[in-house]
Order: sequence, then C-alpha cells, then structure tokens
Amino acid sequence: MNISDAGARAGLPPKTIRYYEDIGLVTPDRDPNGYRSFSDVDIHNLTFLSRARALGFTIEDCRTLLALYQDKSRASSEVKKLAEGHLDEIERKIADLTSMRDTLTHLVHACHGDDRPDCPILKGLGGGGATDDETA
Amino acid sequence: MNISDAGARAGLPPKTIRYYEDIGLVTPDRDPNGYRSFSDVDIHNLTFLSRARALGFTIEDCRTLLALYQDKSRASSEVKKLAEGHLDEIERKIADLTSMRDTLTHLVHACHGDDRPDCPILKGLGGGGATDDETA
DNA sequence: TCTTGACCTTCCAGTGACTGGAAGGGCTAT
DNA sequence: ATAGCCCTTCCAGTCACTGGAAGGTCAAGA
Repeated sequence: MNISDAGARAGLPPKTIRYYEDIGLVTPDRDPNGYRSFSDVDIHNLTFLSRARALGFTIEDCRTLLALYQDKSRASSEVKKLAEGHLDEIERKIADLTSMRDTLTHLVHACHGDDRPDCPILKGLGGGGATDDETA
Repeated sequence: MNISDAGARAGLPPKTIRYYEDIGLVTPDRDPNGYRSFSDVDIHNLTFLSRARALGFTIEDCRTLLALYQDKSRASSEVKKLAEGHLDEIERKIADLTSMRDTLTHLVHACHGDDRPDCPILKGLGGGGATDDETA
C-alpha cells in the first residue's frame, strides 16, 4: 500500500509518516520503483502511533510504548507507570491552563471593551494586578 | 541596571531578555562598555511581557499588547478582543487535555499493572478501544 | 600588579514534532 | 505525447527559548 492510503487508514498525513520513518518508528518495505510499501502490520503500528499521539504521549514515549506493544512478554506495570506519568503531566497542564483562564476571565470581565482607552486588562498586566482602585 | 538585575526584577532569565531585544520587543540603552543598561521603563515593559507570557499569550500577541499598552489612545475593545480570542484558545486546549485525561484515566484504571503482559492500555491503543473482551 | 571569578558580549546550534516547498521521477489515462 | 497526480529526497521554517563556546569587562583580594 502507498503512503497516502496508509496515511488515510492510520489517520496520519504522508509527511508525518515519512518523518516517523526518518526517526525509526516504522520501517516500511520499498517497491522496485522506490515507493514505500506498507504492510498490514505497518498500518497497525501507524494506527497505534496515531492514537498514542492523540493522547498526548511524546514521540519518545510512543517509541517506548510501541516497543512494549511488540514485546509479548512485557510487564503491564511498565506501561501503566508510563501512562500514569503522562497523566500527571496532563493534570499539571490542565491546572496551569485553568489558572490562566481564571485570571484572564477575571480581567476580561472587568474590561468594558469600548472605544475608550481605560483598560483593566492592560492595567492587570502592567500594574500590580488591580483592576480599578488600588487604594482600597 | 544590568541584565541580570533586570531579569530578577521582571522575572525573566537574561537569555530571554536578549532574545526579546533580538526580536524588537525591548530596546535597552548600552553603557560605554557595551553592556545593556535597563531603565525603569524597560523593567516595566519586561514585567508586562513576563506577565502576558505567563498568561499564555504568544510573543506576537505580546507585541500587540505592549503596543496597545504604550498607546494611550487605544480602544479597550481591541485589547478585550485579543484577550477573548486567547481565552477561547485556552478553553479549547483545556477541552482537548480533559478529553485525553478522561480516556487515559479509563485505560489506566483498567490496567492491573503487575508483571503479567496483559495490558488494556496497549489494547486500547492498538485494538479498537476494547479493554478486555471484544466479543461481548 | 596579578589573578580569580563573576559578570557581560556575540554567535551558532539544538529543542519537538512536524510542515511547506522545491526539484525531480513514476504511473495512468487520454 | 501530454496532463495530472502521486511518489521521492532534501532543505528550511515553525515557536520561544536554551545551552554552550569564545572572548571582553570589572571589582575584590593576595
């Protein structure tokens, strides 16, 4: 199967698949004309990678996960440990973003947003964080 | 003031400040020996940038915000529009991460995590998403 | 005076995970 | 033969820094 069809099945653009080959995540055969030829196993592995990436695992995590996937004698604890570590990372990112959102929501709500220059958002960024009267 | 002290006040590493100068966000004076010399206004602008970056605004957004900050006749609606756009982006990221977290949490909970090879996490990534018995 | 150590300077390269584009070759249908 | 689409490789760019090398400056201490 050609790279476009493989990509359509795995849910990945051809460019990304070439990149994955570059960094050694997949090793498709080649047809006599030099075209990559993807087997069912290749497609399967690409789909695995696509899903793992969609869950936010880094490429290096994906490399490890794929190796564990192919190692029929792996310990599930290894997979779980990796997944839990990633879960922690996701939680941390959500917490960071939520904190940003809360601060920004506060500032946006305080800004009337008309054609006058007075702006609590800019005050919040430049000043000490007060939105109107700092002498309270 | 030297770059290290300026960085300490603004909450930015010297490297980052040099980078900000490279891309034209700040333009500190120079002492006769070639060292950068940061005025109070420079520190203020750097602090503004540091806070805006901490809220997740891109560098280009920061450039725009800084220009609006310095333009005493800006319309607050422009600032608000930019902030709301960024807020939408943050919400989208939180939604993406939350979806990842939910899926991953489900998989992690289904995995016993011992020294046996059976692993619902890998099954979820490789197979159709089933965690144990697909013939149900 | 000399040296040490901490600062400063510029410039180059690397990060992560692609993505865009150029230049050139292959395949199929008309 | 030609058009149009696919394939190939290779190079450069993204974003916001960050690390490191090579070299200059300055204040304090022996």
